[in-house]
Amino acid sequence: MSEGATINDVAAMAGVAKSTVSRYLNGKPVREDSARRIQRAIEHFHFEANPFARLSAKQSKMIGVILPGFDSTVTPRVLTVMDKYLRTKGYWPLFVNTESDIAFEVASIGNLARMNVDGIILVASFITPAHRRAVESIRTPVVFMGQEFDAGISILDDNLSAGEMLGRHLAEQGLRSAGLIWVTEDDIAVGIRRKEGILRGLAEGGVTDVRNYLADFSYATACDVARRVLQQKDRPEVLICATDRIAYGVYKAARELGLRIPEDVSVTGFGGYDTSEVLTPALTTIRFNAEDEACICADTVLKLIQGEPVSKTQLIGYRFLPGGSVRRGQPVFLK
Amino acid sequence: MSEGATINDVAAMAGVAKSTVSRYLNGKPVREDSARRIQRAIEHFHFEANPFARLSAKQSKMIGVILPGFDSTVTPRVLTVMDKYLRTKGYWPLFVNTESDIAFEVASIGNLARMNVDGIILVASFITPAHRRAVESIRTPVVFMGQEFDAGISILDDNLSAGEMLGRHLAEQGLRSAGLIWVTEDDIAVGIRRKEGILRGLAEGGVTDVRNYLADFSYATACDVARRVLQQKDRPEVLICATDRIAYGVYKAARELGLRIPEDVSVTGFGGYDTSEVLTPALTTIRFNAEDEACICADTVLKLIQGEPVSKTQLIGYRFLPGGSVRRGQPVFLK
DNA sequence: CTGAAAGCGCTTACAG
DNA sequence: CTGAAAGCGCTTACAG
Repeated sequence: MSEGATINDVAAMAGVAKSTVSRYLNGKPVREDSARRIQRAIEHFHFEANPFARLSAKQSKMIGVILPGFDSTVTPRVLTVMDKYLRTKGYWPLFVNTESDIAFEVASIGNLARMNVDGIILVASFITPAHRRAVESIRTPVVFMGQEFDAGISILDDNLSAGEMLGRHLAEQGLRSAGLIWVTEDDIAVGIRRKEGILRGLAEGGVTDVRNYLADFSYATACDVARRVLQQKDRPEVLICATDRIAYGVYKAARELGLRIPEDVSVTGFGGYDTSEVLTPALTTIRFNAEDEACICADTVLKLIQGEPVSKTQLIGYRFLPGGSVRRGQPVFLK
Repeated sequence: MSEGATINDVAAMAGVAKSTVSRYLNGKPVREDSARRIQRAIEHFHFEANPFARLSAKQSKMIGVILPGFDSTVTPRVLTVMDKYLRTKGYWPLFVNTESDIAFEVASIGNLARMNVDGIILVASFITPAHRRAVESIRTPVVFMGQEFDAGISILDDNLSAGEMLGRHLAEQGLRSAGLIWVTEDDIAVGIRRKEGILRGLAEGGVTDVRNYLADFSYATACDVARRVLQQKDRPEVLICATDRIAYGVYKAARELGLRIPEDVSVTGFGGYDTSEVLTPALTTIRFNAEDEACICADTVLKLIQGEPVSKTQLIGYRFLPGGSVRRGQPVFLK
């Protein structure tokens, strides 16, 4: 109602000291009739405490969430879940978007700590020594999501297993040559682990003709690379893409060049975006449960705040989503 | 470095009062050698002011951004632009996700005002009398994005013109019957204005056989509705969808039923999502410039804060993206 | 269980 | 231009 109802107004109306109101708000013991009067005053004013005024509180009830961008396919789902989980538990999420500016990302760790957040979740693309220093210079607990952090807590996709599973599957389909359209190794989780899994799975199936092509996370680059690869005279039988988005680039290029999927070339992605199912043919891909991951991150940071024990590294499971983008060759039975 | 460098540490090291440091930080006149010493101390401590401690400041340098969800196709782009624009201007964006909980959305207006934000941007799905009351009860300026707000400032897509343009185009292609797969009229911008435009455009082209089908913004519902519509014996020649996502449902259903696009049925969307171009055939659609819109919102709220004049309603332009999902019939020349 | 006082890290008149 | 003091809206020991 009135813009400025404060704890003082509530205290005055309830006839108690503001410290008593504060105690009531924080669930500490208050005599029953005081509580009743305070509650009435709160309702009268539609009062809600200003979370930013808790300057000297032990707990600010705010959690900083540092992310490299809003605009990735999984980020919105991740944010939705984190936000909901944290609010449900009475915390205020504070989102800091770095647009992949690493210096700003590192600085944000310190900034948020100084703003007195109770914990920090950092959605990481890669982790540098500066990250480690920043984390070590503060007492605020930090959870890394998406990349492994050897000096602290992290939660990430089980890229190794997932890659291996996909690699084996492709080998079992009878495919004999593969091209990996991948991202740089700066990204340990995707650039290294995920690829490592794929190679392992392919090798188990006896596929050794593997070529590497470098792209990045963008659709535009993927189109360029795919165009080049598909025009090779002896192009690989299957193009294994580091992400679904890269696979979209292959679809685009294949259509431009009049190549059919999967008759002329097989394609796989990684991500399992909703849209991948709408493509013709539907994209064969792997989906990680981003919602679970986000939830575990939020849960883990709250556990750290409470001083409860948590695992140093938690891996997220995956699901294989068979589409129609892989040619069924002679089945090959392994082992 | 040390977690807790405050304005006091800086003041002590620089040998001035903390009020002088504060003035320096806020760009007010300070003697040159004081400034130098303060600057050195700031650098020494890697000091950065805690934005939440400005409890008694006239300007908090924070802007509240209320949104109905992170998980829509345009939201990430919108957030990216707003975030960048506001930070560049020295403001801290504070995102509040309501997950379309209208009561919470309305409450957030008051909450943010009480938290002392300098301005509020509300990404609206629809505007109720409660919104109006909330806005009128505070002095903080509020900008509505996406829906027209008769009692205040709003920035939204020019749905009427865009719809009309698309409707005319379809009529000019020689299509004679149309089905609109639409959302409810609760959403004035999309549910009413956008459809109004389409109908007007179709009418100008002499298309009067128009049928309405109700869906919602979800892919799942779109699939269901599309399945039903496509199985009708005399299905419309073109299905005009309220959003690209709904059009994806039509693609899915058409493939299931063995119908070809555009030979058996034409389809159009609205949104111009990146993915729409990857479909086979590419989706014919309309794109609004969400980035421009976000930028104008941020700029407008800052103007309001400065007391500068702004237009009550600002409309965002669009671009027609012809794909291959509309059958080219006998061209019809209008007028 | 409760109130008065001090404090959180800033900003803001107000003298000088 | 600058410092001492008061204040923003909360929380937190500390007596009682």
